[in-house]
Amino acid sequence: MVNDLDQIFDSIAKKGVFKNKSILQSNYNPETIPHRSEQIKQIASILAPVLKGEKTSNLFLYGKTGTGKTLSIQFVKEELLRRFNQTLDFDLRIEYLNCKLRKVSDTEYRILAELIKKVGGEVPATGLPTESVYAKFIEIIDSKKQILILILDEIDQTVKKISDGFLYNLTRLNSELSKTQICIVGISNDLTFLDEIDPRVRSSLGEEEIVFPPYNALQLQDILSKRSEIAFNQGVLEDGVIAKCAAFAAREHGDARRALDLLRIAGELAERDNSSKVMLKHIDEANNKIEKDKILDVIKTEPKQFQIVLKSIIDLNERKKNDELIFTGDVYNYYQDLCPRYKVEVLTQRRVSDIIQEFDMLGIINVRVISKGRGGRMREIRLAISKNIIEKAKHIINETLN
DNA sequence: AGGTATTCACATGAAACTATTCTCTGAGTTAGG
DNA sequence: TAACTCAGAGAATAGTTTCATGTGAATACCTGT
Repeated sequence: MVNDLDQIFDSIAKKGVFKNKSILQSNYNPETIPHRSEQIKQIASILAPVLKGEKTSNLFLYGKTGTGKTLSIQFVKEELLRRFNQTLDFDLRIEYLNCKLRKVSDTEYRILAELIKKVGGEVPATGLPTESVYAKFIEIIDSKKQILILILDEIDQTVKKISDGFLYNLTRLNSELSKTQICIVGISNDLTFLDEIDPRVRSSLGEEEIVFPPYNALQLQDILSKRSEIAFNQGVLEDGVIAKCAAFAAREHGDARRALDLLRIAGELAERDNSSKVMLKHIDEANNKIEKDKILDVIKTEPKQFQIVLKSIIDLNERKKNDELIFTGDVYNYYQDLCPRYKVEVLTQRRVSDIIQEFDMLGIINVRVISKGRGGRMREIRLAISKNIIEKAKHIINETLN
């Protein structure tokens, strides 16, 4: 009896192509990080003095998405904590904060609130002056002797929204602390980030900089094959699958995360096909699916006004004859007619202009500012998504607008 | 013909406004001693 | 008198609106040849 069950379970387990899918998920932390030993060594040597209770230089990590920045710093963090000697007369704290998370992003206040939460305090979501939140942060941190390393991931996003005064405040925090010392580790996707901020901040924040270059196709292949060995059952990958994944991702500035996503989704698609192998065509399908899901998800979460503007663009796009382009004015006029139909307030042209620009940033449309001489100056708009995605998008929009 | 000046239809920026959420404070109210 | 309630003052944020200024090039207008 037990054997029978075993057989059933085994056959289920064997049926899929995955041995352990979580290996390919982005939150998985591998125990080794290939092709990043150089950077890890650098980080470690810069941060090492904290083990003796000395303040280290502030550190700044650059690199595009999926180049292993977060992974590397997390790795060093764990190692430092492991090696830290508890018997010393000070404490070591390393806090990691991703500034881009929805609940955190956007404001100085929220980042501080989140930091306070991490170090064991509590702060209301709103209603307090920012000053007092700072005071509280200092109070908590300075309650005992310790060294605090703050890892701020993707700060470029935040600083772009708020001013760089926030960073300035942070770097100056040390002078208000008596027992505790703070080291800041900034992580940025934008390589030009430090150039755009206040020189005072730059000099104190960028004392040490480490650049993470993109992975090339060979390195990606290496990473992928290492992970796929434990993630997939043996022999389910068709020849060249890994190479193709790597090539796709290498084209997108060497994003390892994307490569892994691609591989995982290709595997899922293969399972759905009841295919016993992951084939090359699954990679292509996965690539399309990722793109599509991303865009549709963005559209779905966009507020009503945005959707109406997008609907205007889509409708106008269908209506036009080939090679006719859409301009801001057209969209706004059409949008104005559309609003009453859905019982929505008409926004100003100024605002719609911004909305159009935001769609451009999201990659849903392509936009170019052109001047038609006496005919004025406006944006030339074209949809950047394929026909079948447009159909789905229309469906989604109709649903939310009812 | 060649050079300025205008002009269109927006783009782009900054500031101000609005609604909403949440805290904090202190006056007024209540209930128990 | 201590505990409780509740309105009003402030803070912060998101999403706009208002006001002001900027822009590229087709077109209108000169100018001297």
